[in-house]
Amino acid sequence: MMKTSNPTSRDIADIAGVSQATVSRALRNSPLVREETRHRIQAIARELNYYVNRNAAGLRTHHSNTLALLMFDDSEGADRQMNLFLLSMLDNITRAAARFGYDVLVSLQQLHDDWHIEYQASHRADGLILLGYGDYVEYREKLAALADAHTRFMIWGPIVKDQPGHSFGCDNENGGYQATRHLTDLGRKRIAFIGSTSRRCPELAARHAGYLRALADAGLAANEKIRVPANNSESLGYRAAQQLMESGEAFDAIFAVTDLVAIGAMRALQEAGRKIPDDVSVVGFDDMPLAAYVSPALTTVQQDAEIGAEGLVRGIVGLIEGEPVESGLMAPKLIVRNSTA
Amino acid sequence: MMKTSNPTSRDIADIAGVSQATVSRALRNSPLVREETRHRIQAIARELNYYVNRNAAGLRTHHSNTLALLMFDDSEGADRQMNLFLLSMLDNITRAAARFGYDVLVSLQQLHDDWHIEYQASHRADGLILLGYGDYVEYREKLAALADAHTRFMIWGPIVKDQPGHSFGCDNENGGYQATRHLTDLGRKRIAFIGSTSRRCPELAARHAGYLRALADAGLAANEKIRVPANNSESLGYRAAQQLMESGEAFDAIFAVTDLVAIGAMRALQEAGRKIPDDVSVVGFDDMPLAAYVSPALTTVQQDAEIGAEGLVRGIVGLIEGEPVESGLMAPKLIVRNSTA
DNA sequence: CTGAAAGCGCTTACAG
DNA sequence: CTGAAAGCGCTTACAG
Repeated sequence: MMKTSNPTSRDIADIAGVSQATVSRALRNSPLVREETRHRIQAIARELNYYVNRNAAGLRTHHSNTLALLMFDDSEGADRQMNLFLLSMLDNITRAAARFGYDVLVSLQQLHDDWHIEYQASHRADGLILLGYGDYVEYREKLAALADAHTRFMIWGPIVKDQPGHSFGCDNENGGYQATRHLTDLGRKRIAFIGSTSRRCPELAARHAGYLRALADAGLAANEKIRVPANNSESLGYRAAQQLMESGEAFDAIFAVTDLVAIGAMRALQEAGRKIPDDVSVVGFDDMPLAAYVSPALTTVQQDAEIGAEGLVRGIVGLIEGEPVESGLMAPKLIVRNSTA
Repeated sequence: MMKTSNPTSRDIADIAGVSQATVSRALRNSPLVREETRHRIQAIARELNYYVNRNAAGLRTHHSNTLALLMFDDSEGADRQMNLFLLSMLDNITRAAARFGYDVLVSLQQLHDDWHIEYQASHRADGLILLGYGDYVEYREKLAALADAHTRFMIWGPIVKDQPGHSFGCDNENGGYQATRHLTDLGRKRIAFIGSTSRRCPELAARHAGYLRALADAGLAANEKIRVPANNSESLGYRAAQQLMESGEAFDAIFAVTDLVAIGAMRALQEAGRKIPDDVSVVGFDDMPLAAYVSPALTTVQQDAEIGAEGLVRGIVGLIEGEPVESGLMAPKLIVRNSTA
């Protein structure tokens, strides 16, 4: 007489000749249960391929041991490449969460969407991680609503004054500084900046701020004529570099706000016969896989996704477990390659 | 007197002056509830920010409305790039699952691991999707164990005879054929093959089989001297192309088993002064983002992650809902760029 | 060290 | 169209 449905703790109790409560304790390794009993129960559970019903356990304990990862991605088409870093974050977040004993539920959304933030309210997750590039300032209300609902969440991004919740991110200002400082150390004097500096993209604006600080440190004046805005795409980088050349303004280096922009700019420079790095040194930002393979290989600023993921997961687990949590930043790292050699 | 904890269906019932059962029905849009009552209850739920406790609902219904995505990735270091396609699959699987009303739980594993396949037994997921490259033949026992436990799962990959469970994948043989046929159509006669043909990599072996069929169709004999094995990495592609040149054997085209291998091979060819595509035409496989940006841009075979994801999700949802499900294959698509122009 | 009992918050036959 | 009731499978105070 075989049971076809999954075994329950009661089935195990019957076989072991103990109460269901004792089975529950034994499976959770409670020291209250005599060691021999515990081992016997665990052996039976293994043999029956028993696994605790997470719905039942979660209903009792109000814990799901699950994190919800909300990925915001507003990019489209060719710009989809930008996802690479975020996808690498996902990978590392999942691994870090596993170390802390949490599963990860993934949800892809757009910032202007409704956000599906009921994960915690519906007890599907114990906390949220918000991952994406973009301007949370515009979405402060939504963050505030999250906080009002006592939702635990960590935001990937900069530390923004008065922003509800906790965050962990990359020190983009420092990264912009390192990139530009590398160029001034090489003796470059006319360093162009290609990229958006809008406050809608706080990450990118911070990179520009670092650029300005490095120029100042080197005693160089920022020249607005060699700053060209560009959003994160290869084609916009290409166009921006063309504009730069057409302007007639001299420049001997470019700091591009992302690798994609840098790669587009390099293509324009090479088509125009400018030698990289001899005539123009180029630095990007991101260290996407592509960066090492373009020719010349691109010097860039790397954000370590493993450290970023660890920071976010440690933060949200701390919030869940009621420990004090501080927002944090990690330092990015300059990777020197041939585009500035 | 405010309640601080989350509202329950009973709270709503009290406010609405109905029974808790009626609340439950109204929230599930049951036609049994009078329309006016339904609207009133739903309005209260919205106002209270009420969301059904998924643990409680799942405990009752035995459905989690969640899919577990097990990603197997044994690659490391520089080869991590190979993940791009799999990560793109993840992205598309999540979107497809959302369309079907399912959440996605992500778990990263290694094939030689223990696999954490208790997702269904623990009622955390209603079914699994297994995603990765690699040889499931070696893991047939694990698949059989899954099937024995009545676990519902879909495997990303080829249709393998006698393999337990259902699968959906790319027709790699067809892709290898298209790539090679493109080269023979261009009049190339000495088409080298770079890549593993081991049965440990059934996907890659199928590409080689397609290569052989296209040669046969063109009346060309396969020349073993211009077949060089290489696993999926840029550096191995580089070395393989060097070997090919050192062999002294003539060749006017290369079909590389993946884009990474092709890109490495192109680097070796260019360093040796061979012109692409004039001296040697090169075709890859994958259409990784990189492929469009290397120079010359790489002709390659594209697997559409959106179609793949849809196939997997449709399959697993069918299995969950007890519908008949067949394994399937999707046709890849040749993308012609300058490396064969 | 163990058991009997309550209860987590739903869904759904059953009865009206 | 609605309600009273049972029960999904756990965890954990309480009592011994």
